[in-house]
Amino acid sequence: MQTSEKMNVPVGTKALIMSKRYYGVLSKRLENLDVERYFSILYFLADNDGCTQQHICNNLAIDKTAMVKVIDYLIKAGYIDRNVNPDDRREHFIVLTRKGLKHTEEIVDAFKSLDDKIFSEVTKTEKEIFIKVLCRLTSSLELLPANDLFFNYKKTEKKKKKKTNVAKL
Amino acid sequence: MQTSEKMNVPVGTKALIMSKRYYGVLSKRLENLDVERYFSILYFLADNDGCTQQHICNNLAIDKTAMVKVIDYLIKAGYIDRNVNPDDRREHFIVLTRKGLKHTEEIVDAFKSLDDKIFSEVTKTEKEIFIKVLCRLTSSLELLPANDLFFNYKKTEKKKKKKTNVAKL
DNA sequence: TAAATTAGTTATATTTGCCAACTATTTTAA
DNA sequence: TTAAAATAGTTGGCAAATATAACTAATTTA
Repeated sequence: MQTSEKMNVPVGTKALIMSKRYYGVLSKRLENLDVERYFSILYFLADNDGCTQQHICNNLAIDKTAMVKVIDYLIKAGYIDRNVNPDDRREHFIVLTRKGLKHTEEIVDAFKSLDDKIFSEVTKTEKEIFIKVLCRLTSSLELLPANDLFFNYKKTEKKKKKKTNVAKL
Repeated sequence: MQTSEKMNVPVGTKALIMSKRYYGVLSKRLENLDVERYFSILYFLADNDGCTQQHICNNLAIDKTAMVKVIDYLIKAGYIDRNVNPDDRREHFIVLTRKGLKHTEEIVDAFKSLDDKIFSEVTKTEKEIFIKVLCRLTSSLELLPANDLFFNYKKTEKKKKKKTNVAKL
């Protein structure tokens, strides 16, 4: 098996390949948990406990209709609760349960230790540049027209159906 | 919508988010084509015309059973052919057709111009470091135990079914 | 206060991802 | 030199992910 080391591959493709392998390793390390998916959402909740579903969608680039099932799954697993915001009853706050808090800690550790591991051969400066550039690429991309996924397609008017192509590898 | 700029997010997650947006933008730019998927495979073929299916799988981290359908799709679209290697009849060479060559050129240009665009605010040195680190992270990950996807699970012996968890976000 | 917007849900269809089991072929090791 | 193992690719099936339209309910706006 060759690493894509030397290969001429676009940066988005390279990033996708890296993230696939990353989640492959991570899920191996978290095999003992009774959830086997959505680790990144639990990681996010560790920092954003009590945020809304939409907030998770915005930050992790996940479609809101998919998010409903994610939340259902994590509720069934007993990791989170979904509470209506009394001040804006459209919004649902997602909060970690006692069980969720406990396991989320392990998940956060697994992510952090994996990051440490793979960055261990990289200098501190290079790591900082890497992260900075990764963030900058992401924000540049957000300014460009895209086949959107995840943002509030709304109808109301009949717009010509134009068969939107959607992002695929 | 917030960019994940300042956010505490693991590097694999950041990379995944970036690549999602990247493909969203790319597919918008290639809407005019009569294929609406698998641009990265065609990009890869531009450099590796005549390689085997397995070679694509190895380099783009795609499962070989999924690859079968990808190849079928691209054959039906008239972009590629699948030819048995006479020297090792297990292998199938994937070659671009005349039509495939023509459109692949446009696809390669779209990838390259997108890369140029998003790197335009980044110095040459930073870009080089970014690419280098991205490759290094990927190879580090390849050394770690993973829930593998894409590599030749073979049976032959009855191994305990152990319900493998597989990489998910 | 009517219209528009927002958060979230439901339903449905398509596509993808993963795996077991399979064929055909080639490599290896006894 | 041949039986066993490995490799490349295929098939079928199921679970999960993705896409999109249409919906409710609540809130904001004009």
